[in-house]
Amino acid sequence: MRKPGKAPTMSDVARVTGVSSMTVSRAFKDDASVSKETRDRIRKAAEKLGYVIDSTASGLSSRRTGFVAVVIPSINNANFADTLRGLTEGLRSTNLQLLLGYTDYDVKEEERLVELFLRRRPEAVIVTGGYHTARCRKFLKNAGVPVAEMWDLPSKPIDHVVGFSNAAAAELMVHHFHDQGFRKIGFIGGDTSRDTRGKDRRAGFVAALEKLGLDTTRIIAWGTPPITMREGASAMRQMLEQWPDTEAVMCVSDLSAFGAMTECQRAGLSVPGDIAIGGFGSYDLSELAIPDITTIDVGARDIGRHVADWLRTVLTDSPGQAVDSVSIEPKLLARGSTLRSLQTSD
Amino acid sequence: MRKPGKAPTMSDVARVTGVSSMTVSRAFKDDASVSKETRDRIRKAAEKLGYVIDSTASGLSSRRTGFVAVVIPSINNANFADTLRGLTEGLRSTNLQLLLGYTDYDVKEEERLVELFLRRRPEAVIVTGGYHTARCRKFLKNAGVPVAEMWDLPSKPIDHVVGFSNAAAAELMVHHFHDQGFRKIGFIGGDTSRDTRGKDRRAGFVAALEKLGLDTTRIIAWGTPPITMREGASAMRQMLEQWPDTEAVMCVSDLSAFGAMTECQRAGLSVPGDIAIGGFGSYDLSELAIPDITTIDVGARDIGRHVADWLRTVLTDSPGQAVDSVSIEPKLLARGSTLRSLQTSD
DNA sequence: TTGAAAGCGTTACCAA
DNA sequence: TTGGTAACGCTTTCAA
Repeated sequence: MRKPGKAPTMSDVARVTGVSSMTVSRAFKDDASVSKETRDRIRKAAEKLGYVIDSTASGLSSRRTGFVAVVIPSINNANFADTLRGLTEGLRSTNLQLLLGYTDYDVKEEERLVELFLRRRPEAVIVTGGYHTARCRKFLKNAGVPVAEMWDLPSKPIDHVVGFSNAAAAELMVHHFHDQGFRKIGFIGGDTSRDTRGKDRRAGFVAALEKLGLDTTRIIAWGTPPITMREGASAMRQMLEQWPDTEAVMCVSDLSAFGAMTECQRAGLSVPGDIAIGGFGSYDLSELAIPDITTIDVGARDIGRHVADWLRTVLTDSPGQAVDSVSIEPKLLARGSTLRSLQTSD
Repeated sequence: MRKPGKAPTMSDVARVTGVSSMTVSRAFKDDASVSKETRDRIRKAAEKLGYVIDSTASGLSSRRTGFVAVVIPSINNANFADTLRGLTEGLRSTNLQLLLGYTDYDVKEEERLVELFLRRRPEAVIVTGGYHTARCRKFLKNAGVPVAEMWDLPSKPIDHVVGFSNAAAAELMVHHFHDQGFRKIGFIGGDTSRDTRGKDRRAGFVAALEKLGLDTTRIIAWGTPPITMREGASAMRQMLEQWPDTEAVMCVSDLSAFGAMTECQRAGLSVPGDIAIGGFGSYDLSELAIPDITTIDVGARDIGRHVADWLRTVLTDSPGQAVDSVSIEPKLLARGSTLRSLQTSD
């Protein structure tokens, strides 16, 4: 059923309709001046021919591709999915289309993707985090288009920023643990050489413990980010072996927290009776788990919305107008996995 | 830091290097005949100028955009993520780039995306499932490029297919329930008007029950797909209210199964002692949950790999060569949530 | 409201 | 191995 011939072009539609190809071009631009009658006639003929406008050509000619390049670490992550949702919704009214890529938490892969995407001449580039290879940084700075870094507060931003402090977010959890009376506090995360946001969380965790004068050695950092539930479970096994008297554990994400918690339960420990567990990211899972897991909500969707707002301003509404970077305030959601007061006797 | 001037072009690089732009073009094609020396010189000059090739222009000229359009229902789904991973890996050796979009399980949105993507002149289109709007079907048939439908076995395929029978997969679970001695079996899923694969699973569920001569009325179908853990939980609440004697429940996904299971546990029911629960999709969650959840593995990653194999054949290796469609065999993973024999006395 | 001509930045094709 | 020329399919610009 595949058509052997080439795809129809504007000239084909023009010939069939008896107008110039310029008029056909106008018929496909909503704000162009064409008589309603001709426009309808052209559109109808196009639909019949199976004609679809070629953005490759129109992009070349108009120098507006309609692409916004977006690079995220993972496509299998409820948090980034929420950010994308916020972005998509915020851009629905525009003609911008996301050119989406994921890096698997690898800055080298980010560099590759950014270079690849730049060839498509996007009108803006959105990357996750503030850590990039030197070459990638150079690409972004020389891109000649607006650049946003999200999910972080880089010390040397390239251009626009919508993010939060991962370190400060981790401190929230430490203080919560402290308030609940926990003193022997551990951390479970992945290999920090890749997941830079995880690294920041761990740094914030350590800094907070130090300020409180507590032991900062109970850290299990292992596994390729994003660490899975399974890796969270095995990390907890190590934690319990190495420091059996640990009272509370902060995990780099809700997924690893769930794995860690179930590992405790399999080992016969009660959560939070014997050990408290905190996660990160406010996944559905943390709300449904038994007990429900204390976590940190970073407003993932808001990040996407803010980025979209900025994009609309710099790209369509009032080009060149400056927009302030946005700092999001993470929120701690205290739940059963850390609240000893709520503990049931079992 | 944003450069005000226009991005450099091949002519710019050519002028600086003292060659024609044609030679510059060749210097960026790996298999073109340019002396190693000139190539190095050109590449170096380009890097210094911050020149990045413009695929918009090269695509127009060569009629090869390097895009493969991929439309999936959701970007926050471990199964589709696995399929994408298989695809990405299988295409790594090529110059093909994924143009990725998600529909939120809405065929109307699929139609919109397909039209949008077709404007980019992709070299192939990959869609999820075999149900499309009539207009979308027409687009795909007239696209003039290879089309693959995945995650389903459509009765009237458009072109290539890599999928499995969702109905047959559901039957696996019913037979497993039956083998375990369960007779009063229910189903929890989402609003079937959107999630056509969920619909097929439910149809397979009903058909299998009928063949066994069992009651087919215990169905809770509610919520916008993909139904969440929370919706799975509330569906289970309804199920228990309406049919308190239900012995086993199949859920449309592992996520809803987890929600349903925790709801039972919150209600004081033991799983599988009082009620058995089965999921779908072989998520990590089903393995880590307590008890672990019986599920169905559909080989999501293999689907992506097979699609990539097909793409490489039709697009690069030997264009025009026919490749047979692939039917994947789902596998049931029997686990604690349905195995009464393994049940611990508590 | 419509049309003609001149690009947009690249590659195919042919020639040297 | 290199270069010149003519597209690729559209939009910008100017003119009618």
